[in-house]
Amino acid sequence: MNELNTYREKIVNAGLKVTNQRVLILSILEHISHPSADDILQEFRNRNRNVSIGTVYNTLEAFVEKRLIRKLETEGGVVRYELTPDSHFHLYSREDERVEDYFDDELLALIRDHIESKGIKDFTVDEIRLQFIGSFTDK
Amino acid sequence: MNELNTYREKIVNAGLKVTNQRVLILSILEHISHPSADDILQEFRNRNRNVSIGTVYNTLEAFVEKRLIRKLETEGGVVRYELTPDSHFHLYSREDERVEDYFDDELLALIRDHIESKGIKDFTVDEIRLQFIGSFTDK
DNA sequence: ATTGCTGCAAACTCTTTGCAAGTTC
DNA sequence: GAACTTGCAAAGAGTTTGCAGCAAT
Repeated sequence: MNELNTYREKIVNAGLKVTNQRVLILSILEHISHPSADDILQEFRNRNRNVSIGTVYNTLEAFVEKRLIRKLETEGGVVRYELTPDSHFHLYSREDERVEDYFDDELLALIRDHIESKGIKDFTVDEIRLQFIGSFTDK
Repeated sequence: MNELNTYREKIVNAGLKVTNQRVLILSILEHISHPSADDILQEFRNRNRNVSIGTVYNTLEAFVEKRLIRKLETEGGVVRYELTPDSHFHLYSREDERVEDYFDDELLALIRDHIESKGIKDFTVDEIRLQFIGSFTDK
């Protein structure tokens, strides 16, 4: 229950009205990794809860605007979402749709320092995104 | 004319048949920055040359498979393409659809070295992609 | 001659939008 | 009760596919 209140808080703090759909969408974003809008719709069905696909998109878009979550663009052309992360990067498989998080604060600091000391002409950096494309060697 | 022959060569070397459409598409990729499929179609029209949108997509997909070009996923959901680059990064505007190249070999080396020395568990890196999201301060 | 490519149109997928009814604050 | 949100359905944008005819090797 405590968890649910955290979601409500986040939504209130973002200046949005709290609805069941929004709380559940936030919750799903916490429990499924990088879901697409359709993944979220399916998860509502799995839990016997109702939502329309339009609402899912509307809500996700509202969350993105409020910076509660962010979009990931993928090779497959489907947009995926994730809770706004403590900085991390992404590993993309060349072979399939797999996406994994990769945490490396050291690397992030390295890039940040480099950019800060050097600067980019005519550009102010707001966010750093880094992806590694390659092959997963586990399983 | 020499330029055109270079395009033909690239296509032959990729094991694809040389057609006027393909040569022109390669040429457009060289002269327009990060075009979408539709940008390419428009450019054919500008030059009074004919192509169908299906062919544009087929060709781009063939080129991507042969690694002649690569896809860029953008916030807007439209896929853009570019000639397979000497490594560089991308600057994305938070406000509009603008995308610029950013060259920084030093930074690339930094990231590469870091990854090589440290390694990523269960993952082999094939390609590094880095984007900076922020604001253009020129103009 | 064989294989691959083009053009066209139809189909598909993902996402957005308009609006009436319902909810939240 | 004012403002916002939902659900639904329809529309829109971008991309993919099937196939007959044509072109490249």
